[in-house]
Amino acid sequence: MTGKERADAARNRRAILDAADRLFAESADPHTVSMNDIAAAAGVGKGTLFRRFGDRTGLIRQVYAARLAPLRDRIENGPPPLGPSGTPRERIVAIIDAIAAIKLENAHLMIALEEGGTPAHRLHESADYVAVHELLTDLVTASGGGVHAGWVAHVLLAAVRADLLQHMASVEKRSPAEIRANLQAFTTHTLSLRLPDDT
Amino acid sequence: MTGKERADAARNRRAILDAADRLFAESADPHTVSMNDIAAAAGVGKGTLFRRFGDRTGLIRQVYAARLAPLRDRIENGPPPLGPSGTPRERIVAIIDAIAAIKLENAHLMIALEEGGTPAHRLHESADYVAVHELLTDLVTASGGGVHAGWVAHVLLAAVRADLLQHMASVEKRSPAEIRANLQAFTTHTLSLRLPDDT
DNA sequence: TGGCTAAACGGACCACTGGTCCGTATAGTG
DNA sequence: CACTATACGGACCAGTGGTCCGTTTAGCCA
Repeated sequence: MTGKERADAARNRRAILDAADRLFAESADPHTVSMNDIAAAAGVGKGTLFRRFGDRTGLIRQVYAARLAPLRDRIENGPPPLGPSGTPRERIVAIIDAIAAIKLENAHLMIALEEGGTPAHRLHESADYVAVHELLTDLVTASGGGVHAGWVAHVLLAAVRADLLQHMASVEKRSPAEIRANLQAFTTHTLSLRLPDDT
Repeated sequence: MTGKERADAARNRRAILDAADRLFAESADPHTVSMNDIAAAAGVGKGTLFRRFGDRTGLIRQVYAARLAPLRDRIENGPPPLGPSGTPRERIVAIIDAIAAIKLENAHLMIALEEGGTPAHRLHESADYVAVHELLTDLVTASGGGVHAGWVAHVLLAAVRADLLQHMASVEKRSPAEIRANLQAFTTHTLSLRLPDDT
């Protein structure tokens, strides 16, 4: 992807990504983290930051991708139940659980990433959402879901939205264990849902 | 609530509310509607707008409340299945369906309202969300839900988030009828969910 | 009807934001 | 070592949410 990248450019890119990750994780409200702040924390000029990532949304997407890369790898190449050799049903449950786990661990950051940049950053059209939604749709179909597999996948993902999980954990003081246990039961249960017009 | 309000003040309040409602409904991305725009469209000065509503979030909340008032009234005083004389189960289904219907009809506006103002406008802590969540929690409990009724209520509401519904309708071209039918089946099905540690 | 005052008005103003631009510096190559 | 493509950084810009205060006016009382 980056056949040639000057050494200083590479160094700065990592510095910016690290700084952004840290600042978003520290602040409760993503909107209070400005591009200036990130540039300053990374020790680079603002121009550098924008040249590298285009705009705020671009930066956020990259941070997001970096954070989610390990999970994605475990899903695509890892061992069961997450990896491809598991049964569809157990993979679905494991994936939802893993998403919940990662979001509970990085609540602030994940909220920043879901809310995205200022512009029309439609969550449901972001590459990450689309990718996981497609995978889940396939798995739901494979596990015997009907023609509405895509709909079911949306609902499963709606239950693990970062702000909802954060609210359950921080405001309602539910333990991550409880949340994830409920989620598992919910996921399993929802897989037995039969929607209208299913053949 | 407004024991005394000067006539001009009342007139301006309505003008602002109407203008904001219209502008949010017209624009796809709520962030493109500025407070200046609203003030100009309402024919008032910006100072008036801020004095009346405090800040952007305050204005948005009021628009939201105005839009949802009829639904709230039907839930609190209307006939079954929405009203209080229905059974808990049928009320839950009817409420989720009514929320979906209203959000599908006013997609842009509802997204603006859920996303809220620039600051930390936590959806799950807004008065409107809390109110409907509490009501649903009570109904789930009354319908035989276990100790996790509040959790179930969250999940039901997650399935009717405005941006998700809008995505299903506009991007995936699902008809409102299909979405609502799926939602009804999902709601009914989820009410039979049994979570861990339920007595 | 004509004051009089508290309430409301409106737009200039402020700090700050995301984003652009271009003169300057430097990494890497032959 | 020189030369050039690449990258740097911060001054700069338009526009934002929000504040402030001098001016206007609604509503009351005589």
